[in-house]
Amino acid sequence: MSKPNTKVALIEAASRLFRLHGYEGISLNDILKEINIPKGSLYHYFPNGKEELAVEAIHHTKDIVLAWIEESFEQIGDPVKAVQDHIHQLAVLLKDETEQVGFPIGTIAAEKYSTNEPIRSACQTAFEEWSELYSTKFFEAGYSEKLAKDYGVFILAAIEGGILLSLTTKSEESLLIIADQIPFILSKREN
Amino acid sequence: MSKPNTKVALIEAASRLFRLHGYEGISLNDILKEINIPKGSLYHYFPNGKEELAVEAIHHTKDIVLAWIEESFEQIGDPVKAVQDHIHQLAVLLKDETEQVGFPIGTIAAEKYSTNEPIRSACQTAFEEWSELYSTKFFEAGYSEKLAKDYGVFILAAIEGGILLSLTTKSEESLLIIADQIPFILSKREN
DNA sequence: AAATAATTAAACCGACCAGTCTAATATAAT
DNA sequence: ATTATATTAGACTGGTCGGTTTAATTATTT
Repeated sequence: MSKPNTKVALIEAASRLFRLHGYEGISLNDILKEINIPKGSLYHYFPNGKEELAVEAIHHTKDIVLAWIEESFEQIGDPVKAVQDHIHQLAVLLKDETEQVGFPIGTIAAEKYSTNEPIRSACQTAFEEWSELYSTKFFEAGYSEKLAKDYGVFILAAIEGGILLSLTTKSEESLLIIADQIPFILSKREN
Repeated sequence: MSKPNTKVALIEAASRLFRLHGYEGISLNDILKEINIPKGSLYHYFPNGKEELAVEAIHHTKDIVLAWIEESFEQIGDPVKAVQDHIHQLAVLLKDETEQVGFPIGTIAAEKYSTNEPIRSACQTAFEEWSELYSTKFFEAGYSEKLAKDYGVFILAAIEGGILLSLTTKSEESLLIIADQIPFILSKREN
């Protein structure tokens, strides 16, 4: 039986709760209560408190999503169909409330982009790495460097917006419409 | 000299501050201090407090954006170019910090979609009316009903995501890439 | 001018916030 | 076994939160 890793438990709980309710919507006490850890432990592992925990939680969320995107591309060779498939998956995940996907990075980015530089920077890194992963896959599939880059940004924006619309309307419809449009949009043209 | 309209001043200030910092990021005292209005007045006009003020602020933000979208379509006949142009305008507005555009509706929707039904519902209405306005314009320009509807959702999602990316990265690049892609994406096909 | 209603004013409340502090306890190193 | 270090424990602090209350003032009506 391995020793319980308090620090990891804190990051995972913070990642999940910040995704669901944002930075200002969750208190340190909320996080601690959920996993039954005293406040002393939190400030032992994260001397800079809530901000430091949030930055690590953002990195953790980023890594989860990166692995999940990578998985879609590995299972499906055609990058267009891979993107379409994982937007589909996302629509299903969001509907299943036990998944507690929330709005990964989006809520905390929207809240703090103008008032907390370490958090903004962590969110920027997440968005950039996600976008670059899409771009890399399209470049590897023979799309031009410029087009691959632009598609990476465009796909990410459409997904982020689609998540926001689907969460707000409590319906997967928006994401499904976006998934349907994907094959018409991501053509291998040269401009 | 008309009497100062305290209620309108409150809604306008709340609209601006919620756009910039979200629901949890702005206190009632912040709003009141900015326009020098005592708390008693706020609870006179909004007996249900912060939530009621937020719902009216969301409706106000929705109307501002509706008028702004309408303006783009009136000035530019071609709906594709109108969309492209107003994403361009948005990129410029976001860069100009005096404009205080923030993330209209997005932040507050992301924060409260799961915990405050009146606010979620107000945000849903805003998204639906924006999306329907786009759809109407495309339908009027001869696009099929289905395609016009899907494009309305898709455009809104791409714009919302694009705003989030541009704010987070402190760069208009994301929105400009999206604007560039628009004419290739919004073709008048039949599916 | 008197009476009534609308609005302003700010002190005040309990709850909760992030963060601090000191001590107790468990674990590892010698 | 003893020392040193890492970790847990939670009471406590000053400040801010949304919201309440009561009184004073202003505007409207008669």
